Amino acid sequence: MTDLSVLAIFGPTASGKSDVAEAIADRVPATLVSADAMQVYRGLSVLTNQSGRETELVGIWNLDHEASVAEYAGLAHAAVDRGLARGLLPVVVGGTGLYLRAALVELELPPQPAPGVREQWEGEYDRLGPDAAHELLAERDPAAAALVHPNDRRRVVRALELAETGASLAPREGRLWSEETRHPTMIVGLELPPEVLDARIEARTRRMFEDGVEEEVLRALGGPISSTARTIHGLRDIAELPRAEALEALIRRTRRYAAYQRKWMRRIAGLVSVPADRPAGEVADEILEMARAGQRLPAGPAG
RNA sequence: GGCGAGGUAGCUCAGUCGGUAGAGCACACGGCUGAAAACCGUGGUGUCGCCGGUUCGAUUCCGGCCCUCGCCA
Repeated sequence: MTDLSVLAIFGPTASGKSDVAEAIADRVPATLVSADAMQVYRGLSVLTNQSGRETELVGIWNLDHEASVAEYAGLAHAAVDRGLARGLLPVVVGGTGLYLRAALVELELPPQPAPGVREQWEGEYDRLGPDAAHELLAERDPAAAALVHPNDRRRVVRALELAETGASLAPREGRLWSEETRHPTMIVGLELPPEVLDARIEARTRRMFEDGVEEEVLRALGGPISSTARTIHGLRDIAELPRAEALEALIRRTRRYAAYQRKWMRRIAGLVSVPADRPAGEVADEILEMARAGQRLPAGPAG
């Protein structure tokens, strides 16, 4: 037997995470939980690559909903615990590094800003300029100031709004991925040769257009849309560019995103790489074999 | 065939009154604690079309050639 109770599958976009997760669910009693900051939205299933299979935390919010890791984390913890209570293996399938982490550990995020406070500090930042705003932060919260670059408007503003309430952007202890997971967890990273991944991304993006992304995007843009949903790759390209250029732009964006996810793979403590350039069933078998062997790496700090 | 414009980084282009060159995008690497498909930082990757001439020195000036685009035949 093994002490493993949660399985997490990470990897770049188009690496076949969903297929592998579904193959695992075909083999053992499992519940699939998505860790993807964009698949949480309803109404762009083609553009955000939502699979047909029943997966928790996919399509849960309307496009006008402002997303936040903290809200996602609460829902993810509940979904994982619900699965465990029913005797199922929770399989957390992630594309978004921060969301995967949020699903697996306690984040202890500092509080949300009071209404209007963020806008006020954004105004201050713009009025003072990056350097003066950063100096102001250094006076109020030196530890936080040491962590953020003056040009990082988003984080300087966030640190200032927290300092005002007596909280701090600087973590009390530890850094990303250094804390224990909530449950014994095996984290698997799917690995593919770059050329194979590139080819898959291109093929999948072409298929999106055949599957009607353009109509889907126009429909989505017809209604209210939050600032977080607005950043979904391809939304603007498809709305503003001729088809051929939009296709090209979306392929390029998706490749860049895959590189960003590969960065996350390197940084996730205890992640076990598994070659994934083969049928999903084979990958699933290998992962389950590793899980049965109790080959779980500690969830502590990275080696 | 004639006239005109042009050939510089992976792409689009700037520049050097002669001292071997730099922006944006792309790419690579790093950071990230309630926006993460977001945000921020660092890095220039090059037969300056080819051959010759002038010169201490040519990507730059001169001559020839090749190629691309446009207009006219």
